[in-house]
Amino acid sequence: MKYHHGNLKEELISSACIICEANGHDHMSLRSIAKEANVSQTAPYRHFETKESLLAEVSKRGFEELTDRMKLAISKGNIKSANDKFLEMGLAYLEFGLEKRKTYDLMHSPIIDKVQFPELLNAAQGAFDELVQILKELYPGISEDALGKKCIKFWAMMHGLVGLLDMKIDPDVESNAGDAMSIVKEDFRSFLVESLEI
Amino acid sequence: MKYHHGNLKEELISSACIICEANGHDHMSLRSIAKEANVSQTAPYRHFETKESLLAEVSKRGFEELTDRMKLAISKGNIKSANDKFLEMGLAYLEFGLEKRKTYDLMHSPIIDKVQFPELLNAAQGAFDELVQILKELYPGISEDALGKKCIKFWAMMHGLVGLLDMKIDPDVESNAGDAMSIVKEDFRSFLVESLEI
DNA sequence: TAATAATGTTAGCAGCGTAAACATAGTATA
DNA sequence: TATACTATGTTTACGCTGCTAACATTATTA
Repeated sequence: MKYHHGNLKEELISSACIICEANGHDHMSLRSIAKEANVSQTAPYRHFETKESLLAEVSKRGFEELTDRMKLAISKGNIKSANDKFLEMGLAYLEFGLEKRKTYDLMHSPIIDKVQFPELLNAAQGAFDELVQILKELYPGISEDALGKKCIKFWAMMHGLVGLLDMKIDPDVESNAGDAMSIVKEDFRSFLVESLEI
Repeated sequence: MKYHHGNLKEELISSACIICEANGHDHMSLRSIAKEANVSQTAPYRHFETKESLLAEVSKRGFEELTDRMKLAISKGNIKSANDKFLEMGLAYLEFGLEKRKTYDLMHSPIIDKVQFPELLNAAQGAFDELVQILKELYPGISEDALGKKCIKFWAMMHGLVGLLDMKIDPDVESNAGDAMSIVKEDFRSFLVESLEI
């Protein structure tokens, strides 16, 4: 057993990502992560000032994956129109939110002050920019002001949807949205189509 | 100093509501609340099985206040049309979300399993029902299925908006939304009007 | 090769949620 | 009214947490 781990920072982060998605960020302790890496309880502090900064890293990776998924969704060969791109992107967003629900929660949790972590802010901005880009395509010649409003509107809808689909406030709504991902997808498609007034 | 407090449960709850809105639910400890009520650290356990159940009560009161505000918004004397009612209700929702942001976060936090607290679930349902009611008025003769989708859509939009307006992901968007409540209100009104396709 | 920086460990603090055992007071019943 | 019971408080203690300080080891650089 060598004294220096060699790749501790990376291992801590990926461990944190896994535990976070498995247990939720509020049931994740630095100590347990350190233990899993066969390292002392305080070793993480050589790489992260606080627990929050490790969580910020996890959150950042979440936004990066989300951005990747959104990019991938609109780059499929068979997709041509801006409408289709928008729909696919929306689906990718929803899929990410539901598949990685606990990570998604962390990404939007107020316990991390994004202003304190510029790289995290940047990653979040990256995902947002994807939406901006596609909406520009969808509404060519749109004014900056109107574009801003449309962005808020659709981002809010998608973000709100992810939240609602898990909250299951209304039993009827729940059965509408369904629990199987395929049903959710179908509903989301028609939901977006209606919102686009296509 | 008498042994029995007399009104401890109520005092704990209202204390919790205040601390939760001031510090956020993740920076709220049972012990500090007990201390504030001049009572031993474990006294709260005579009234709440766990910390979570106290937070559930705080959350429930949040939903009750939200419901009250929504009801109040549509019962103003000068408001007649379903359109206006819907707009006022949306504004009331947004106002609540921004004014009581930390409580709003708790209400939507995954740390509380609503299924375990039927009264909380009920309170949340109450707020949702207000939206259902107004949308029924807005779209008379609408099918149950279409109504369900509209409910999801608008609830998601409002919920997502509250989140976005605080996240401030995009500097431009932020300046669009504004920081002064009055600007937010004006933007939200036009935002909803556009969404309603009025 | 020697100084320095990076990265580990050990020990320990104060705060947390919560359980168990016990104390006191209010209430119902004989 | 005396007595049992229940509700509501306290004390003590356990294990876990984030984090700090002091020290040890290894890697890097002058």
